[in-house]
Amino acid sequence: MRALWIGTPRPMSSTNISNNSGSAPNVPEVVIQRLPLYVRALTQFAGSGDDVISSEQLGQRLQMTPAQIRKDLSYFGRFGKQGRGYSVASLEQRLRSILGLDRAWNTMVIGMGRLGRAVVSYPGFAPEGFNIVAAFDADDSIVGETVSGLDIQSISDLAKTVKEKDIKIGIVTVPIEHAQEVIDTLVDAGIKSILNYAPLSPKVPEGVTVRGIDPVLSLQSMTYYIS
Amino acid sequence: MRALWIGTPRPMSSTNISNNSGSAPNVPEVVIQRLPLYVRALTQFAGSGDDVISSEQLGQRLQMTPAQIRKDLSYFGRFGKQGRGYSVASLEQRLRSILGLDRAWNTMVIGMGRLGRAVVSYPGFAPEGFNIVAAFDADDSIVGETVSGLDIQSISDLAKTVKEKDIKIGIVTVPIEHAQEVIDTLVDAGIKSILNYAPLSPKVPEGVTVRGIDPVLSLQSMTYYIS
DNA sequence: TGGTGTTTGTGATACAAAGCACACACGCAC
DNA sequence: GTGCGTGTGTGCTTTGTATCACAAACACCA
Repeated sequence: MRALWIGTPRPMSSTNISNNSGSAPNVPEVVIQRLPLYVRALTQFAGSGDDVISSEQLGQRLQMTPAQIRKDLSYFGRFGKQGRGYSVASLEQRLRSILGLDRAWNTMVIGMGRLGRAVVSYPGFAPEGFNIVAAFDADDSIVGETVSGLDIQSISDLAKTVKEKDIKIGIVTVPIEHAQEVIDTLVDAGIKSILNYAPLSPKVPEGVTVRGIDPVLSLQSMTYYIS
Repeated sequence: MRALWIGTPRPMSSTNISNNSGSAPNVPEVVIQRLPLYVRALTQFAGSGDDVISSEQLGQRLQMTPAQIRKDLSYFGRFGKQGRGYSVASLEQRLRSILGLDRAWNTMVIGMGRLGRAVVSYPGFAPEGFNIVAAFDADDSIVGETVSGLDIQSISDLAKTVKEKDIKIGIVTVPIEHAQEVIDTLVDAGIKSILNYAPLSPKVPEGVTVRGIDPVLSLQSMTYYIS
């Protein structure tokens, strides 16, 4: 058992939680968290003419050392060519495949308050392959409403909908009082990946990954450095 | 618009980047990032009758080991009583003071697109002492509009407003293409703490702290464990 | 007041991650 | 093909962080 949050980052951090599995053995969690950074940088770099990139260039873009990037990549194979660097397109493809980003994922949002509605309407998920295909709330008086083209369903339908729509990821935007309970429901429904916007560190069984999103925590740790 | 939402790591995370300073010497960044977690847990616990809490209880609540909590706290002093634990109210107070949370902070949001408007309207900042007192955008056609009671100002007014309103924290919600440029502007205006919603790792001088909020990154690293 | 049980604070230890530095692979030019 | 320049991949070292384990401090009770 182990937990963190981050905001990072590790951050922090941070933070975030348990887990392991996967094809390559024993890859540290921090490394996994950096891979999406590499993917993103490569995607952005792809527009910029050159079709080869060095760990030095990547590092500069991401504000980290070239050695760390090479180390991280070496957990998964040898993707570069000495004297030349990495093929931008090919490395991006390989990393996407490792992370499981070469397919789309069905997700759901639980909690259709102000925050949940903002998340459902947020246009940044779909282009990255995360499709929000269901929305839930415990409040019967809003069940049936439509938000961004999604019918709000009762949480009692959750398990069934998860199966029917092959949902693999849950996004929790309920008030803190109900967060643990809702997360338990997700776990019972077989969900293994949870993005949690509620301000608590939920208890989940081994094998379930939780990542917390919490701008207030980030702000609260920054004030240390200016006070 | 291409921007993102809310937590991270690094050390990432998450978050994510540089800094140091402070009253107690040499406190690791990760420790600072955990302090707000303690504050929050203590606040929540305060309602629950007991006015003393042990590192064991805190650890259970936060899903971390008691030893880590005690170690973290020991960087700043001796707050507990052997055989008893920590006074909830007193420890909370001390930690708030250390973090600079015993006062309010003026903040501003730069980028009044969809995401920026959601941030400005988000009711979670003010209760924690983070007051959003200014809003900026580069697009002159929306300058002058009002969002949640704030006039949208031109970015050219930024430095002046920062001084006038004693703003210490900037929240960046502009599209990625302008993010570095906007962050440079903040730095030039003397801002030392930046909460960045744009999907890049900005370059900032030593002494400026940046934390990134990026739900897509979190999702992208979770899929590793289920693919 | 002395004994017992509890929980802190912290040196010592174990573990994990980051960085260094260099052998080796490859591209390219002549 | 030979030689030079560049940049990878990785064993080793250094740095950093988490955990352990125990002495000292205190509460409580008889």
